Amino acid sequence: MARAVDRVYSHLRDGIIAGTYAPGARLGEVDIAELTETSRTPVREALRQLEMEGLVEVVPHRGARVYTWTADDLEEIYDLRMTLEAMAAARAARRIEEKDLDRLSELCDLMESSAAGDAGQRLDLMAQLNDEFHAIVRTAAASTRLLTMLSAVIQLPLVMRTFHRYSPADLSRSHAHHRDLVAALRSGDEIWADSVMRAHVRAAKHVLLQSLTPDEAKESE
Amino acid sequence: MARAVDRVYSHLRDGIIAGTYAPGARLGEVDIAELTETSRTPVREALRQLEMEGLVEVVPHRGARVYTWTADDLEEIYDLRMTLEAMAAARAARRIEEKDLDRLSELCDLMESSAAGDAGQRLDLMAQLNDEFHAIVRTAAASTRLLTMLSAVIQLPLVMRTFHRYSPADLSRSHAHHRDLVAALRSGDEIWADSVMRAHVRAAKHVLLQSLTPDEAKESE
DNA sequence: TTCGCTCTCGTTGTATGCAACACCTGTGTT
DNA sequence: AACACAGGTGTTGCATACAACGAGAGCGAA
Repeated sequence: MARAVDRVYSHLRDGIIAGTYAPGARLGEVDIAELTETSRTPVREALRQLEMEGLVEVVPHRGARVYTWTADDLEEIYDLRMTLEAMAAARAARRIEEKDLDRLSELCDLMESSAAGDAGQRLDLMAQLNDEFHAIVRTAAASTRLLTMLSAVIQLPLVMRTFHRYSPADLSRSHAHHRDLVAALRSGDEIWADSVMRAHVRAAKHVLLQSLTPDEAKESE
Repeated sequence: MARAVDRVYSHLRDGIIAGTYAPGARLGEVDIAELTETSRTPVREALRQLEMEGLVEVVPHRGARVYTWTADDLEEIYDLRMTLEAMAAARAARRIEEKDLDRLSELCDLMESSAAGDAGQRLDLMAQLNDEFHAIVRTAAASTRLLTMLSAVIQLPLVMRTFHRYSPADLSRSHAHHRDLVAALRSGDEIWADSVMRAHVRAAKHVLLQSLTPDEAKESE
């Protein structure tokens, strides 16, 4: 993390996910350069990278803004995510190692036990555990390109804090999916893993859609 | 194309696909800047963009090289390509318009008639027609993200000039797939389109694998 | 001879200066 | 009063200067 580009990149990415930089917010190069105590050069490079990942939108000569998702984007992204995560799960079923499987089980335990109270902090913890869970699966797929592509479609759930929209029923269903997935991976059954993951992502999509307020939904115009 | 970044980007991309910049070739920033009559700044931006698309590999403090594919990459890429192109075809089946379908039929005619002689130029023409055919399908899918992702996995076939490896039998099978796909799209049957495209890409993968000389194959190390 | 160290050179990474473009404001005209 | 045009201002796009890191050559010691 010695390089200035990486510092700026992390600053912006974290800021966007945390909501510090709200959707539509202007990202002036000089402002960010001052905030991160660098110059415009690394800022420009970070912005272009974020553009590729779909978090930022930059119009020539008019600068960069935080990307604002539309309802169509949401459909598109969840379709892609379902396909790609399922593919990753299938690949992982053939390659994942014992210790990763153990960690996945452990994460299931942790998530289920932390679901008891539903205070905001507990959800944050669960979101974090959930991220680790899925990161392990994606990494076990052992495909750099697939990983890159996935990173472009998992930004939206992060930004939208989808986990905070889960009802207790949604959560327990999600936990069941996780258990299923571990079983599928442990058995090395690609098709099982693929199917479970498809169901898991598709369910997530519906939770998000149902939780959208009319106000948020109309962003599709 | 007024912007310097775009000029540099096109120069490099064209050069890599044409083989002017061979796999593994070093891409010094100053050299390219002089060749394209710009400065290092736009060159750096273009290089980073090409890195994201998988055509270039850049190691911090050590510069950029043209990416060299391995056999594993090939597997990975064709898997991804099959999945993504199939998804695009399925989406296209619901959205494609009459005039695009007509153009697709026309392209089928052109490709089949130009297959008669198999001189190198004919293959170039066919490759071009084939590109247009698939570009229409991908565009009809109407998903910017999907398009972006696809662009990352269709570079390899371009660089490897896969079309030049097709035997007459391979070509006629490919033409049959194209006809099938048009029929599937015209009928609006997503699953049919999806299946045909999967078969088409999978067949392409095997043509490429079989045509690889031991020398090329050992790039996997 | 071979291993290891150092110094130099070339390259990339960062900062800054200059040019070009876009937006906004103010003034003039209809 | 409303529109059009011109100028100003602030931003991005590009060029260049400086700093920092890595690779390789050359020298010395084991």
